[in-house]
Amino acid sequence: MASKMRASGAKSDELVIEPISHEEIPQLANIELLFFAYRDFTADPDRILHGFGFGRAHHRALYFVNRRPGMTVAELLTILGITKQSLSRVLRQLIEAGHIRQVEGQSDRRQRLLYPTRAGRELILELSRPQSRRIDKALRNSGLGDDLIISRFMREMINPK
Amino acid sequence: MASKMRASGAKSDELVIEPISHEEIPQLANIELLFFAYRDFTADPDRILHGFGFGRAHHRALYFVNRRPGMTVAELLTILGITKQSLSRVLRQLIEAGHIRQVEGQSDRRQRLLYPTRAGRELILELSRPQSRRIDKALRNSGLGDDLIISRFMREMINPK
DNA sequence: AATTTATGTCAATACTACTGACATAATTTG
DNA sequence: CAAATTATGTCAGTAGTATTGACATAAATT
Repeated sequence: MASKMRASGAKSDELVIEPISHEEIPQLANIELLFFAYRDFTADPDRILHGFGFGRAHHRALYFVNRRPGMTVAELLTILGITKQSLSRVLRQLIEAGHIRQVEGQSDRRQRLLYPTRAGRELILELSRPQSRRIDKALRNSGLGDDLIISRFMREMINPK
Repeated sequence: MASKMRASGAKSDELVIEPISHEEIPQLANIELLFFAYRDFTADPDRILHGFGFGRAHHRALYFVNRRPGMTVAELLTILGITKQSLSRVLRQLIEAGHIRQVEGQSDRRQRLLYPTRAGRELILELSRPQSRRIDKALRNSGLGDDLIISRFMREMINPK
């Protein structure tokens, strides 16, 4: 009985010597590749941001404001999926640094529409450049050219809605 | 002269109304897709981890110990790319929770070789399952099956060495 | 015997997030 | 119009993950 438990691995404090295998975890290699790919993908802008005293949160906020100039604070909160308390410091710093400006809504004067300044536009272009280049190069080196295979795959990785 | 500056966008505090374009940022769509894909990819294990009082750092540490049982603390630090002070709390908690155990090195008794317990193995399998399923499903739905296209692309996204 | 290595700890700091409570102004609703 | 709701913002407290710097111990190497 004791040996049966041992054989079936019932003892949860027992050491495991064998590495995880592709049998136990399908797509093991791809899980790992995605981890490292995303890590290196974000490392380039992270370095640039650090020089401005900014972090990744500033990048994301600035990105979406450049993506859709004139969006409201509420829209930005929704797309970032964070609370307004979390956004507040980041947004304040981006405004103080002159990368974003708030404009009172014309139809609804409670709204503070978010616009990038010329400086904010230039910063997001600088942050995006190494990411564009990395993807471009990876597409070329893996023989995909300007195929949409990767785009289709990544769209399928994202939760519906 | 002033109008020339305005036309060329020299005033860095000037508002920008136009969204960023694919002309300014090649691979714009793919940059965004990768952001959302990775976000959803990590959200599933994050939920499970939260139930254990763990975070993403615990996931990464536990993953690599399961990937290579018997690795040293120094090796884990290198692969995670963090400082030992950062790892210490995470590692202590994983050990206290009974997911990892340290074994004195046989050849070098200074080393504390890291092994997953049966419980630690089961946890990493549970965390990896939704990630496997997501990749599997995305490969199928994008018509890639078990092609290695994605693996090749992601390998090219990673920094050499 | 002296130095280096592997590991660990203490303290202070930073960034990004969270919850809860509250405030103000503007819009909408009854 | 008065009351309720909405959009935004702030204050306070907490958590998780990271950092740097300093120091400690035991074991291995020189």
